[in-house]
Amino acid sequence: MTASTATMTAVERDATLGTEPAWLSDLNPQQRQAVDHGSGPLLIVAGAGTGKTRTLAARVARLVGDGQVPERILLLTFTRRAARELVQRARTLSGNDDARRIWGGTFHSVAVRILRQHGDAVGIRGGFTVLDESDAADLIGLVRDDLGLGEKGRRFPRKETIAAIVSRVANALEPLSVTLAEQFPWCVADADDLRRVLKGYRDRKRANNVVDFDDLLLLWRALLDHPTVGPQLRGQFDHVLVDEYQDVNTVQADLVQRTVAVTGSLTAVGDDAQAIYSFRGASARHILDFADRYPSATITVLDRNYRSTPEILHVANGVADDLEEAHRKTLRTTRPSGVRPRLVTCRDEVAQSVHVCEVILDARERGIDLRDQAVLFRTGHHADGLELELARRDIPYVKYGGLKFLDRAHIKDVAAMLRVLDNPADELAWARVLRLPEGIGPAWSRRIAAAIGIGSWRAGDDSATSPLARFIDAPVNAPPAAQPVLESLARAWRASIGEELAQPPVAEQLRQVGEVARLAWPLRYPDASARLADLDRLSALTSGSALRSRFLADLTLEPPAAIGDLAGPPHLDDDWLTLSTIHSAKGLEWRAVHVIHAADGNLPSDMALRDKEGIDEERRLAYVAVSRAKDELTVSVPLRFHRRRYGLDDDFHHGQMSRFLTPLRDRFDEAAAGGPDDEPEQQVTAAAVDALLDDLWDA
DNA sequence: CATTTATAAATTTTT
DNA sequence: TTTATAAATG
Repeated sequence: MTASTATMTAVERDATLGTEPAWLSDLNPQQRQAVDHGSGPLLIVAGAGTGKTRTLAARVARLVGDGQVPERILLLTFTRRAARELVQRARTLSGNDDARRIWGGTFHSVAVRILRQHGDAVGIRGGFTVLDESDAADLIGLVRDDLGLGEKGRRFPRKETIAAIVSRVANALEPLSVTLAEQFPWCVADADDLRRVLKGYRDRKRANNVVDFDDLLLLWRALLDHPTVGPQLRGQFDHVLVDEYQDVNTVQADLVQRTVAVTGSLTAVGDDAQAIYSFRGASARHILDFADRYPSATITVLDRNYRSTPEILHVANGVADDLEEAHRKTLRTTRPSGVRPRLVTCRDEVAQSVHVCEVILDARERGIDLRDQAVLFRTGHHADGLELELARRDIPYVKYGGLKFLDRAHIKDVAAMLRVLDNPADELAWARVLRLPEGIGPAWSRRIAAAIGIGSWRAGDDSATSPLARFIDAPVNAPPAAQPVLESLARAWRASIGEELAQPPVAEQLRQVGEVARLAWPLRYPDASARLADLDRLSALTSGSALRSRFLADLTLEPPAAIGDLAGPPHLDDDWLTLSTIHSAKGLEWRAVHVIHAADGNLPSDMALRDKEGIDEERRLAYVAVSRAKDELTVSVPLRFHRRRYGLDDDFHHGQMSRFLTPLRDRFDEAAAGGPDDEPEQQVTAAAVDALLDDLWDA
């Protein structure tokens, strides 16, 4: 393949001079081809551990080194951490700081940036608030209650379920009827009422000047089609690079296509064997149909694995063998032989936890730091038992995925106080703030809201005083018990208000609203002091956000990935273990990986067994899990486990080994943990209890 | 009207 | 675990 550029690229120049730029060193021929590719559409199909990140970073460095304008390069990644890492590596490779100026981030964060600039064109005002998943569910809950649905005696879907339906429709761009029939069959009977809720929710969002995650994508797409803003946006970037392309949904694929419409320079990187986000509308179809959408596309396959030992790769390939990949690739490793993966059958969850801890400590003894090890699982609560055992043994860890720091009520309280400042039309934030003082319940809250015009005032309406101004200017009518907190709130808001750059630093605003919390929380929460300590952690996150709106958007779009991001490593230890859902482990690697709960029903999850597509996705998850390991892989299967999340019942499930692993048993060393003789059952009889009480009575 | 207490129910993955 | 409702209490 030749780059059909008229001028010499930096690569060619350096080649003539006999020197090689840094970004080309250590690349294999396929990787070089991808880095050196000219400006047409390029799809890099990169198997697990094939140097995808290195290749992408090198390509960015090459573009910048060739003199492309960094501000006109857009790099879309799955997480912002991935964007940061890529940009950092590109900077190192290119040897100058220009790469820092490229546009990098997730689809959602880039959408916020564009919407802050051009939102007016589609009727979204600059101070808009981004709702996270639980905010969206709460607003839906308000709408549902206003419509009188979910009243007693009726079984109406939970607000979280409705939120999931809304999101699915928006992301997959498929009709509600189809979504309900295929994804939420138990809600089909409520279709008509759901439709009313959905429309009410949409109107409420617009009235409050708030957008949810899905709006961000749809509004960005609408802007690209806008008569005046559209052409501007479509010509804004000379090069667009998209990572994890197998996990884009229809809207995102459209966005990309429209954005590169003028220049045609698109680089997409992905692996259809690792598509694991179909639940949110993503489809590997987009990577498979790449050449249809971009007929002039070049496709490069990276199948040389630099990550795993042959033994681990043998397992990974075995899991992937049954997948119907269009881009079939059997990974070949460059690494020498290592230890065989272990497959451990455990009597129950406790035995599994104990065993995994022992394996982890043993690996550490052999020189694999905790930071080089990870425990992976299908769902957040699969780690519960292990977390107990880790705590008992004082093994420090951080857990990724399933974390709900931002969902904690008190963090939401703080965010709500700041949100009202940004967007006084934000009903949801008001509702939360007004719930803060003692003595105010639903009735008073409604009364106050009506008095200062919450819900009726629209953002940008200068003919009426905003609820915020009214709240600050004059005391509101409320029970005496609530007054101190309300006054403190008005004080904090007065001190924090300000236009754009004139506003006090975010840390200072946080301190101000923290004073309100100091007053209100002790009456609200039994563990107020622990929650107040979180204020400092939140404050530590403000660095870098000059503006409140930026801070709030960052908080919702990129919540701290792990507890450790906020609290620092437990016990001030340097070394800690990673626990992660398989989803959150995408793109990462560790020397030793321990996959737990690899039982049928957990992996694959029994909720995904409805159709072949569901099972295939679970298989890809299993593939992602085992292919994270570089040197050592342990897979454990508890034979007895809780089926439900809230382990109050005795509903045990007797499991079998995952169907993905059973055919691969000969690729593992097998062992058992917690056999029947391990802990002899103690015989406890009623007579013994009676005797015990007898003793107490007679003493 | 707000709060406390009791009771029942809930389907996983995330920007 | 949280979330929603009902009934009792303040």
